[in-house]
Amino acid sequence: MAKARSPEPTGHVNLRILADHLGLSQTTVSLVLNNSPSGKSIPQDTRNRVLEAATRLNYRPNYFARSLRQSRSMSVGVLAPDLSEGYFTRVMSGVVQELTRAHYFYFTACHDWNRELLDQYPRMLVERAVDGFLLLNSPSDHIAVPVPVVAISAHCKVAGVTNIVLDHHSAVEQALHHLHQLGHRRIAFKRGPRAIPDSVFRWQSILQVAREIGLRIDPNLVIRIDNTSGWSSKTGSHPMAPEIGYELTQSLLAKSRDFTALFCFNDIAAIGAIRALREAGLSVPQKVSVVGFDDVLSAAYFSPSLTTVRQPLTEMGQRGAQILLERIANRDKQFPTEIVVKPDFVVRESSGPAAG
Amino acid sequence: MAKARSPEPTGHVNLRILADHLGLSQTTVSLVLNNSPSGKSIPQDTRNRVLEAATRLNYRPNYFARSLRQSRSMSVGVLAPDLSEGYFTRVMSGVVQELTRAHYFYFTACHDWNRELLDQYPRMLVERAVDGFLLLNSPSDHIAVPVPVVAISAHCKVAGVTNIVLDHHSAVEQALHHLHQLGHRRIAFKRGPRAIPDSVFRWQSILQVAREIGLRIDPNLVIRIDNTSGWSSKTGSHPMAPEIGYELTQSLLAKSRDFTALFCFNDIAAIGAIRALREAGLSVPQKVSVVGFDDVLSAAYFSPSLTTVRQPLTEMGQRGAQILLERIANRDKQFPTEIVVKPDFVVRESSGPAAG
DNA sequence: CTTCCCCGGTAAATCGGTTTCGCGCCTCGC
DNA sequence: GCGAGGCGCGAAACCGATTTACCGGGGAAG
Repeated sequence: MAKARSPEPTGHVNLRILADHLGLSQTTVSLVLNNSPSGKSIPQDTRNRVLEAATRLNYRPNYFARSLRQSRSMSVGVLAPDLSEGYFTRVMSGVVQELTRAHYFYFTACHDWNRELLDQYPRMLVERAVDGFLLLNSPSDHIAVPVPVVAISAHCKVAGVTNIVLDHHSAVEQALHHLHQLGHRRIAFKRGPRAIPDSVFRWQSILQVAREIGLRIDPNLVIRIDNTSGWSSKTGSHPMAPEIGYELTQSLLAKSRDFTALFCFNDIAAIGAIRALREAGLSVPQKVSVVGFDDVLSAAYFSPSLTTVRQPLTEMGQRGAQILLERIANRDKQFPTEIVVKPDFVVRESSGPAAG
Repeated sequence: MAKARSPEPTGHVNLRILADHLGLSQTTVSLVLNNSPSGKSIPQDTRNRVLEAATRLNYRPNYFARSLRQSRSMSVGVLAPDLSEGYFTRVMSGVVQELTRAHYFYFTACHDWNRELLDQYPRMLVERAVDGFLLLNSPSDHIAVPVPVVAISAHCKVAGVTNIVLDHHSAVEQALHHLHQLGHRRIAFKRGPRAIPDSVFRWQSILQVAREIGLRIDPNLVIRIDNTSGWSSKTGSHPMAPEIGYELTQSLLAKSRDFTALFCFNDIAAIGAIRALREAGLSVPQKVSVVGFDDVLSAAYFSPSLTTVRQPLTEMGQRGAQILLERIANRDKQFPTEIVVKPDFVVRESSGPAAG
């Protein structure tokens, strides 16, 4: 028989209140509520009583107390450069799917390419006991944390970090083949910022594919997106704003107009570039073809709509989160160091036959 | 004299280890490290010993233990519809500034206009003991949480919620004056989704300003952004993608082409609209002027560049976070119900004189 | 002469859960 | 008849911090 003590669930109910009210011990109540294997001998009758009371009194276990004991927070830290639409949004939509499914939440920390923050945030999040880290598009070579790490779009050879990377060779191959078949031979390149891990790998793929298809790369037609030192510290100015692509293209045009195509590091830069080209009297795609990278939401609606490489960013986020969760649940098992995903190539209006 | 016990700080150090090692009690160490007023009688000598040992042994207080005791988490919940560039990014850049300054972190939860999630997320975050909520552009009328709430771009008359809102009358006044002065009399309107709180207030301002300047609004030229029922549930399709503006403008054009200007609920919709207009042979701004709202990053680089209302979103985020933090620190004090901020108006290429 | 506070700290309670250990009773197998 | 083991549950340890109550002597205030 139940020997209900406190008839009144007056204020906030915790485990003790609930147990008292049921005339049971905290142990029993806890075992039932967590469906713990240690308490499998508890009869269905008692279970029902407990569950009923818990829902009726709206019992919510205290997150801190539970986490303190189990030493896990059910949350991960996400480290990203910024909250840009082009990249962050699409990756996170995949990440959130998986995290939500596992009842995980996440802290976002944007380092803005600031070295101090890149050091501090991992530490601060470790103090908040995140169960793991997800690195987005961030330099990750010196990260040293006592929890699993998955790096998306980084190429981090640190032991214990799982990398989710794009097949840049395939991406570049599709883009350059496309341009090459359209007759383009003098192609300008806008490289990504030094700070972004993808930049260097993308560039190496470009060099390799160019060699494969016999395309000469003129150093005069190569320009690099780099906000002064490569590490922006200007406040207010968005590091990936179109204006950077705009100004850079102007300076490229000042050096040379002898190219029929421009391959940009990303769509945002391409959008800036197109404006600069037009203002210089070079229509796109009639005079110059422009190819972007990422396929941001508005790429299809820009005019001209952008020919671009589409990264499966959502899928990358999803895979990354899956693996992170698995690694958290299974701290000792072995996991792959690198997972490679394939890009698509989307042909739109911004590319066309090379100008005679 | 120190009576150091454990000479070895072998594994992870907690308060007990640290205290033992110093030959002091946990109390003393805690009081020193927290610079607590209760321990002001502790001499500088001891303080130094404690501080030195803490840094040397790299002592990090356990976040859960501390939060359990103090019942505050130093984190807030941010509720937003999605992670869109147009809105979320700019607001959050202001929010993060303030939160970081106060050593706060935040959980992001995107409800995607899903009613269930709108109910669940606040509950889940309350269980995680967030110290407060920041609502971005989200319906907030039924939110019932035991912590302070600040709603940005909502107009929530619930007691205890502080609203940060735009002066829509001023925004609309500037936009319509601009078009009116350019000779536009037949203006089409693309209203925002029912679900977005701003939509209805913006529309009321439009009606009022139209009356003030003697502008007739033809119901045939009014169209509403609404993904079917107003609450999207399609997965994958971004609720604020340009394609919605695109398709909607096509359906508007099917009804009537008798307008010389189009005022869109936001820039993303405007971008979609411009493509639809062009495909229909209506050049922008020669045949139709288009005015957007928000001033997203690429608005200036789109072609034509967008004439648009710029919300001081970063400032709104900043003010919102400030007030939230103040309210958290000062639970009983009275705070304003509403804070109104002023928009700017940015004239660019997408608007021009009304077509004869 | 009393009362109060200050010194430099400590012991112990507290926050609210989870988890180990083990109790008494009953049944089953041998 | 007796040990093994399952049943149903509770006492208590534990996670790691913060915080209250208090120590006994001495000096200042009233």
